[in-house]
Amino acid sequence: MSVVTIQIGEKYYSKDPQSTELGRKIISASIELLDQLGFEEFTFKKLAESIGSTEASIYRYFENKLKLLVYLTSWYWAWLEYMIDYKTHHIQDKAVKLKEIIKILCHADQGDSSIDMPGVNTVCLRHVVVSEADKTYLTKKVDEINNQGLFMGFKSLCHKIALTISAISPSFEYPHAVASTILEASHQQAFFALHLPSLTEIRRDGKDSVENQVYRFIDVLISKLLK
Amino acid sequence: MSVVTIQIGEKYYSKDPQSTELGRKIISASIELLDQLGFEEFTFKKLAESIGSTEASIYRYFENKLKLLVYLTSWYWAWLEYMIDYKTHHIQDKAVKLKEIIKILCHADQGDSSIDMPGVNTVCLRHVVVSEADKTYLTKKVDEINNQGLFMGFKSLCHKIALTISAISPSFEYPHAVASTILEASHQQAFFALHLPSLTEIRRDGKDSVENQVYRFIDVLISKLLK
DNA sequence: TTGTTCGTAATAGTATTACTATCGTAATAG
DNA sequence: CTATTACGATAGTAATACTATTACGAACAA
Repeated sequence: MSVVTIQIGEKYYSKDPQSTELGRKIISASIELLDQLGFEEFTFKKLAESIGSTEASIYRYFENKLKLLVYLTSWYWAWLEYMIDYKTHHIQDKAVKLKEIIKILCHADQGDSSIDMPGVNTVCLRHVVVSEADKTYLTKKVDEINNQGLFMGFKSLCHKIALTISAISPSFEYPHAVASTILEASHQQAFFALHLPSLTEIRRDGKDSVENQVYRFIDVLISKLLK
Repeated sequence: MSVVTIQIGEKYYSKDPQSTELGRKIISASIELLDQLGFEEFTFKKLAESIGSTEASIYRYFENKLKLLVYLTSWYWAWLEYMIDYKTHHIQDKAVKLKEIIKILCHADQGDSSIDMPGVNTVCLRHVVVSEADKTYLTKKVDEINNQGLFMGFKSLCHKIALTISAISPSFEYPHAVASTILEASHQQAFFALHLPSLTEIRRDGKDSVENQVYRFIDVLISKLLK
């Protein structure tokens, strides 16, 4: 088991939360609180109370709660990309590599927690990302956030997947579109299984975990697509 | 050109907005305002001002702005389903029918506005749905809203698509998952083309419209999948 | 030792949001 | 003629999303 620190560029925050004790508390507590309350009910005041600090102190680290969410999701994408590199760099067969990538995307490798992060509850964070990540761009502030380069983590991950798709099927004309589609689908299908089960065949009560079922679904999709 | 009224069940509102002049003004103005401001910046106060009424009067029709959004999106799903029935009921070949359905989903049949709705700017509404619809379920209130049966429109549309998929490929094990995936993807890819173009091959500046390109992408996806 | 500077945190404040509640009055229905 | 509805007007509340100011403590210099 290895310990890794994932660094996030300074454009994401007003003050680096990794640099102080309070900052690290903000990160770990915000993940738990976002998971509990959801983005709408989540406030800096509640977060401050949960760590025995004040609203104003948290504003010193993050401009607002959207920026905090962007920070957390970017961290998650960076973490996923690190995991992909770590677990697939040795794989020669591109089709096998893509399967492994999909497994990681779907969090279907949960048991294998070979990479652990201090102060970050990754299971909790995954849950937050599934429910809230889309809100980072489904806002009138998309272009502003994008111009600041804050979606780079997501783009980079998407591009990595797209490259693998192209390596398998060089003539396929939609590698990026498929990459972003399966990234989103891996979240949506997991969410639907829990809350709107009639929208998917994935079942929470099956003998197999939701994550594994989502993995198999995406795998079928990709396999047929690139054949 | 025909005029159709799409009825939405009474569980969606406190008072039927179709039943009064003010109610209809609320609907048409809220579509425009949601498009302009986005869901976060949109308030009942601003809506009231834009139609020369008061906040309290709008609360007589809708409990809150989320319920209003749920109403509008449900209306949109019902409209899409009506269009699908209207335009595909005569098609025997299921593969052709699915292509036509996808065309409608992607709004790739814009020019053909054979069905027009009084008081509803469908182009504007489509835009709102693309940017905001996911917020109807990406909230801690999902289960509550779902228990009230307010996602029926979406489920019904999804099921209709799934049935056609099953008719083409009876052994395919994920008809609903694919249906919900392409429904979401048809919005996401259009959104990405406008705001995060590196996530997709669909281009806004091509000679072809974004809608047509999204249609072709989904069509390729589905064709290869069900072959 | 005293004084100054600096970063940080707590206090307090504001404008806006998301409602709720009450009242008056015009139109409309029975 | 009365009862209901429809709606506007006014007011009020608790919470949210911030911001501005002040207070405090450590570090360093004179």
